[in-house]
Amino acid sequence: MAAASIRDVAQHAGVSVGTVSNVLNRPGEVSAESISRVHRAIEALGYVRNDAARKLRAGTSTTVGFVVLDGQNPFFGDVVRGAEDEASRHGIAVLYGNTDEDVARERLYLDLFEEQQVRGVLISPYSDINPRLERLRERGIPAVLVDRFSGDGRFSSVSVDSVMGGRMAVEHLIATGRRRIAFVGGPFEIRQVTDRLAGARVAAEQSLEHVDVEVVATSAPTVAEGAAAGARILSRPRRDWPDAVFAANDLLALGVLQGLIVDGRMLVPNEIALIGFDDIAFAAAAAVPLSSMRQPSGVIGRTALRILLEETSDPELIPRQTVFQPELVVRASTASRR
Amino acid sequence: MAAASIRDVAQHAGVSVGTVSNVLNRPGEVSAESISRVHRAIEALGYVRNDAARKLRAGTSTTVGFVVLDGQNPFFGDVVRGAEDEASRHGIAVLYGNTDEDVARERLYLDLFEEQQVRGVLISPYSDINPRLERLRERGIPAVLVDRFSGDGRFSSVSVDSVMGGRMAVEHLIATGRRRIAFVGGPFEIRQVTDRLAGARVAAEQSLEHVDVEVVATSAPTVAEGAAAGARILSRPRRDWPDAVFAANDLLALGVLQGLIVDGRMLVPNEIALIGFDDIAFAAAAAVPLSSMRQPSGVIGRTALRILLEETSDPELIPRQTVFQPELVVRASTASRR
DNA sequence: AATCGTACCTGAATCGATTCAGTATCCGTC
DNA sequence: GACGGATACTGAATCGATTCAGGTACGATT
Repeated sequence: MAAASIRDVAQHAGVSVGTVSNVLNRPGEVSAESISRVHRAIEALGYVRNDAARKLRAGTSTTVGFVVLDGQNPFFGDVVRGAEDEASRHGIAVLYGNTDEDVARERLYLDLFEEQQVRGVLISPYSDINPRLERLRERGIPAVLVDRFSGDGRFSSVSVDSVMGGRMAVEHLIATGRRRIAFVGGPFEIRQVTDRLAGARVAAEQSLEHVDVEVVATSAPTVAEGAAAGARILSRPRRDWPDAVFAANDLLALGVLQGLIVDGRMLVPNEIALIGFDDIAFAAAAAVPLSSMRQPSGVIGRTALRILLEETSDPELIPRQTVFQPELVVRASTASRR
Repeated sequence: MAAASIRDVAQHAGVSVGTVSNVLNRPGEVSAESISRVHRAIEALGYVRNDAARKLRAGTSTTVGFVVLDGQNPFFGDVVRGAEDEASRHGIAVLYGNTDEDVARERLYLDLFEEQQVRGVLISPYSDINPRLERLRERGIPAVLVDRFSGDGRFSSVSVDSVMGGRMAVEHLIATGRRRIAFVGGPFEIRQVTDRLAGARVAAEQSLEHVDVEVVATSAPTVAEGAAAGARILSRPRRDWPDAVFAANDLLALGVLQGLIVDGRMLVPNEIALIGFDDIAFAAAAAVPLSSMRQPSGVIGRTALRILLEETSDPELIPRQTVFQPELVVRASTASRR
């Protein structure tokens, strides 16, 4: 009934607890005879190591925490999956926390993870939590920022160049003949949103043509908010319509797509071109297949986890910023006007 | 540098460690004076409870494990989110593991969770792991099956009536005039797949009309496999086409939708009706908005977690099966023929 | 004044794995 | 045959929070 402890195993195998521990942790220092006796005892008793005791004494743990900004978004799903994949390869489990862009929940999860003494934390930050992360680091828990560049270089980060992505997206819109561009995105507390907008503005300014960029703000990066934004655009007099929409992510873009239907007629791409960001799996499956800026989501997760593990084994490592370039994926939603 | 322990807090507050522990766990038995002194000390030292030590002594933990069948599928994302939401309300974190329909990974995660001494396990099982779960229960770790009915009643479960769902889907297809129905789904190791097919067959047999149900097997419930299945159907002589497709889930259905385009002409719904299962967020946003059997995914997760917590506080509780009914959501993809 | 009850507090024992100083054994060397 | 060194093993101390038997102080009761 009660779970077997290392003492039971030692007794059953006729060795000391120290030897059992050595079999488990440094088999090189134990005779083959002892190893097999211990293994047989473990098998017989169904012994499973108590991680709490191990953690308490040794200080190391076999979990990492991942604080995710927006669990609704398949993009983060893919990132988590990449991280989790790499983690399972090292026998490590992922503690998962979804903040839903809520400062209180963000703090809650970091507290929880600190209590758990996770090996490290992956986080796509919402608020400015560097001080909190500094404290974690002091306690031996490193953090890697995901999908967010660490401006001050205090932490390692794995991200995609959002400014460049915004720029590439809008340059593509300009190249296909669009001049009045609406940026649909928000809230602006999210760094990626402002970065993508900044990139969009750079593209507009550097263009030889005169290009307008207006902002249609949303309160959340969701399909519903995107649809509302689309409807808001359509409610204006026709001559005030933009001829292209750049949505801060694909969820918004999918929403916009639903919103840009008038009298059963789809305005995309003929009247209004549409491009999103992330290239989630469903972008290609949309009513009008969506052009998007692809992020290598799985690779981001894997890479972040790998860097985190390196930092746990060598805390003196200098933080490094890994930046992937987004890739323009052109589909029907930004086809040229007929 | 080194994290403060309960001893440091006790010293700083001028009380014993026992009192500090009582402040944290049974504030009712401590004077207001001591409570505030201890809280001030905690604040001053930035003390965070060491969960490993607490777990070791008290045996209770503040994590639950969730083993998910298919992390790619937004349906599970929604379920996890519901569970995680409920968990955070109780100050509990969710250990997340994705099996990708891999027996080895399933076992890996259960081992990991046992080492962690999680409070309980939510699992959408792939293989038959009742014996493994029995052992966990013996060690005081209850399990709740998610999205899978516990046939023998050994464990609590929260699921949706897949047989009924399959039946309702096909009854709907029959009601809209379809007679030759292709079931796209697989692998058949997944219980939900066989259940939904069984339901489809019941509907066909109980119909007054003569209705055919054929099976188009896929090797995974993914968009790509769905598209391949769609293409396979189209490669047959026209007279052998079905007039409706029931896909085992929405990912497959979205794939089928992409596959059912010939010469740029969309066959859905005119030549072939299409219905999926789950009603994921993207079903409504598809090229042809997808009819689907809606599962209350968030509620499933919440409910499962709540039951799990009840069972941890009272291990003698009799397992109970919670079955939600799916709901038919009709959209354009099953519109009647023009 | 003695007794009892209540409220509050103390501090040592405890959980189970790891670690490390110390012991035992054996082999080779001079 | 004494010594050095390598190898394998032992068992007590340790990590930090919890728990609980026992102690103190003080007011109420008889």
